[in-house]
Amino acid sequence: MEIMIDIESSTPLFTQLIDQVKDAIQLGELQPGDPLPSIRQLARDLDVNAKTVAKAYRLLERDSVIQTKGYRGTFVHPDAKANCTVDLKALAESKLLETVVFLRGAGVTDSEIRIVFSDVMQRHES
Amino acid sequence: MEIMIDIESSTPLFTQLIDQVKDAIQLGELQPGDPLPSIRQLARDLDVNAKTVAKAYRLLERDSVIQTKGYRGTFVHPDAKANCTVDLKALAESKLLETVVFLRGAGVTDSEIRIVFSDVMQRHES
DNA sequence: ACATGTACCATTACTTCGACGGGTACAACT
DNA sequence: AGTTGTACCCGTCGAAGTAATGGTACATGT
Repeated sequence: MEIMIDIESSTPLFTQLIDQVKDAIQLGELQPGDPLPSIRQLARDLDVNAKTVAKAYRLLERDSVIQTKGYRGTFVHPDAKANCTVDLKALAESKLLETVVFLRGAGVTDSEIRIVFSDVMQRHES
Repeated sequence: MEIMIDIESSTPLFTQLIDQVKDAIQLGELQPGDPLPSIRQLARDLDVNAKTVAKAYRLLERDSVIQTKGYRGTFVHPDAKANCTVDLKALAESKLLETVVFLRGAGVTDSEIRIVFSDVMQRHES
């Protein structure tokens, strides 16, 4: 498979990686069980830091799109295709938008919403 | 009434103003119907920009703590005392926390939550 | 004339925060 | 020895957001 990265893009590198892998799976270029390049290998090929690739892989595994088998490498998840369409992002967007609209309606300023949001994310660390 | 500003403080000037007015009301130094100094007047006294005072007054009026009567000046709201305790910030915090906890439970990363949040605030401008 | 609140244009300096990279280390396996 | 995924700390760098300031203008009143 071929993965291309746009350094100039404003979208984070790890997000681009995630999208590329998902696209490849949905296009059939990657089949369940297929091996993925190792973190370090892919990092070298794309000339990015291994940490960035690791982050993308970690998130992909969380969504059950890929599977890491420790020292044996990383592979496409058996149910990858189905799990690709599960869009946590869309869920997050609708929920957040709902909350933001409600707060705005209550008269809360965007500035205040941002401040309180940062506060919540920082103080209530998971 | 006496309002004092601490230039050295890290808390924003307009926030200090808001807090001072609310405190004065809750202490009874300011009674409902009492007139407040005009924006320009208070700005001169405290040696700050009029816009800063205007911002504080705007937020105080949004919370129904004060009332502006156009050219006639600004006065303490009839229900000021009750509305001082109404905390929009607390409402925002509980609502946002609720949403964040839900999303985290669904498996969404803090990083993703932040990204989507910024997206929502930027794209759905009020 | 002079004051009121409000609205718009704008810039400057500051802070906060996230993405990314560099390095290093570990245990497990070929 | 070499590679796998994973974990940690710390630094840098750039973007985004914010506070505060300045000026000007308006309609509406005293």
